Amino acid sequence: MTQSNLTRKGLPPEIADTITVLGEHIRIARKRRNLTMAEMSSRMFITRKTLARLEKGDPGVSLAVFTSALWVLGLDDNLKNLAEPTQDTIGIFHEQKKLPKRIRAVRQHDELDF
Amino acid sequence: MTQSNLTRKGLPPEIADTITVLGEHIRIARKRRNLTMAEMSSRMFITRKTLARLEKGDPGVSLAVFTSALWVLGLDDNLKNLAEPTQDTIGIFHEQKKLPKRIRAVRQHDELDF
DNA sequence: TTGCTTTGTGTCATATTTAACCCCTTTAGC
DNA sequence: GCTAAAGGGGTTAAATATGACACAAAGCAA
Repeated sequence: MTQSNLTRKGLPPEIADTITVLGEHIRIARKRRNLTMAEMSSRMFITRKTLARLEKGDPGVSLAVFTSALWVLGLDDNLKNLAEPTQDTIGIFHEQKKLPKRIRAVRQHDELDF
Repeated sequence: MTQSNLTRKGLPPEIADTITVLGEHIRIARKRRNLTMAEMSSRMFITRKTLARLEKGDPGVSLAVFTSALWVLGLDDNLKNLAEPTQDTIGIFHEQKKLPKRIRAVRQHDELDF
């Protein structure tokens, strides 16, 4: 970080939990691939310690580190799909609310301007 | 960040791209929900500028900020599923490689210890 | 047990994120 | 055209992430 108010004032528990779970999943994925922390962190061009912070759920770890981990694990496509607009059901719902209730025909003008 | 070597030495293009795409998706999701940057950033307890960096694809933004954004958008469950061990097909594949080729029956001991 | 590898921590120095201001340009709506 | 809002950019000060190095603890295998 340099987590300003977000982290400093105390992260909402839901957010902290999500990051913790994420770290655990990354650790499991690494072990499944038979990678030591030393091996994986060197592929990510970071130190072993930073990887440890990521797996431990440290909220201050950068997106670069996180994305790099997924990339090394071959899971980065999932990240791209995370907020895929076409799959954002909540967003689509909101968009539909903005649609007019009825379609109003365009009022014809007096001039024939075609 | 405080992006040490990863960001400083030049992020691999794939990773930079992934983060950029992610930022764009977040921006689209925000607009769909009729949220201004000011409104959304205040809900996230961060400044408008930090949100701008996130949407612009800055690799140095922290996981806390990123996760908070998804949380405000209602997309944080997707993040938890990102590296779900049960859906990690690559990991499952690696695990299966570790299985022994043949199952060897346990050698019976001389003592009858049951 | 013994030895080797992996992982967990601690400190320090440095680079950089972040907030809090500022102003500016563009866009949207009236 | 006019006005307000949105988004973009810069600066400064403070907090902190990261790397580098070292050492301890914990697994794991022989």
